[in-house]
Amino acid sequence: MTDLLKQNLTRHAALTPEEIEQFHLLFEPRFVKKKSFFLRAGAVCDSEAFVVQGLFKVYHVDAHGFEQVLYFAMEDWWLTDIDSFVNQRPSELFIEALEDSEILTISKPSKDLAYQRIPALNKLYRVMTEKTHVALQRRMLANLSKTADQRYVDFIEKYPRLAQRLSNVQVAAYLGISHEFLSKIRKKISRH
Amino acid sequence: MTDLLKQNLTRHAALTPEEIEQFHLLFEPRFVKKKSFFLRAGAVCDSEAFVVQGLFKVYHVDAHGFEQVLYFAMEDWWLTDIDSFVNQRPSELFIEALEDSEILTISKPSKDLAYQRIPALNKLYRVMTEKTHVALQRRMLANLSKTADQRYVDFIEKYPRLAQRLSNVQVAAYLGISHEFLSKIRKKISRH
DNA sequence: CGTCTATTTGAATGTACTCAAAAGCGGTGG
DNA sequence: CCACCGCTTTTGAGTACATTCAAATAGACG
Repeated sequence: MTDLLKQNLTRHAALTPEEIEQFHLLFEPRFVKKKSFFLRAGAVCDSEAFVVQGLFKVYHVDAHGFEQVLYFAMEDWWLTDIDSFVNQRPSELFIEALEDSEILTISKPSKDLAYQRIPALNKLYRVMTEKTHVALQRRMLANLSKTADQRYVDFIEKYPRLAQRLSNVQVAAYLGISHEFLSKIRKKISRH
Repeated sequence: MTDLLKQNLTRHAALTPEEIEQFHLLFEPRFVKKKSFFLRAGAVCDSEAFVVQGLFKVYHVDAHGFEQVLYFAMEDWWLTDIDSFVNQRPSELFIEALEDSEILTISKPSKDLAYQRIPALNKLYRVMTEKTHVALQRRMLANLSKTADQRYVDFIEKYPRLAQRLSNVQVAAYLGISHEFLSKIRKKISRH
């Protein structure tokens, strides 16, 4: 299912069919079982990945052992710790499969090579990074201004299909609240 | 003082001296008085700017009239609403000078032209966007896990020179807390 | 010196957390 | 078919964190 990858690449910037073909050949398929990891804190993120099938959680574990979820990645999303991948330094993030998953990976050397051979990739990843940055800015502002109730409602409205596949513990770690409190929010909302 | 701009450009990616010269000629100096705006919500962000001298606040105003600060920009930082500038759609942000300031602006048409003529700019802005994205990810995780006390201490340790130039109201709007509560935090911390 | 703004303080309230326990809900094996 | 296990979700009581509103203080500046 490399078609999904090609579609994804096409969406962000104009690459020629040849460029897309050349680039996508650098990806290798890989299967990741539920509860196993694409990346662990302490390791260097030596490859990026595109999710063909399945679901991942990208998260940090703080000094008290609590998890904070940076984002979830399901089909058609990308997996990477930008800082660790770009600068080849130890990661502070975990990327864990929440379902049996299939991904397409590209190694750091392959991507560096691709940047040299296909300059248009710089524009592609510039545009992709801009989009994810805008999304994160919106989330940041929402977290600064909104109450947990509102953030939960926003989340299930914005990502209904994703929310169905997540446990409340996962959602709570994304919203930055305890799962007990999320349970109370759900109860309050359900009796409309 | 376009030297500061040239230094900034050089820091992120390798451009030739000619490319830097060519690019920086597209910038025009502009002075913005304290309390006046580089951008207002509702308007389209038709130019980006580099801060040569002064200080700006980039913020959102929510439905209740409260401000949330996305970031502050002093000398050597950039001013833009990426979403509005890239997609030329109405902004939801305000960018206001907190001091009398001097900036270098580049219009949307000029930047588009520059991308065409100087392909290496795609890499430059890819790298710059990656860096600001990583910084925002860290802030997001910190906000999800840390208490206001800790976030305040982190802020003044990370940006000591910036913090000196900001009122507590501004800092509170960045941390996502009321200024009264920030005052109580400061009191608690001061009696070591 | 007076005025304007920023900061501090206090009391009451709301939001969210912690800890402990109970209830629900698939599977799996007997 | 049901009894049990492990996991998720719910519930409740007590506590901590943060807000609101109102008023008092403190600074800055013409």
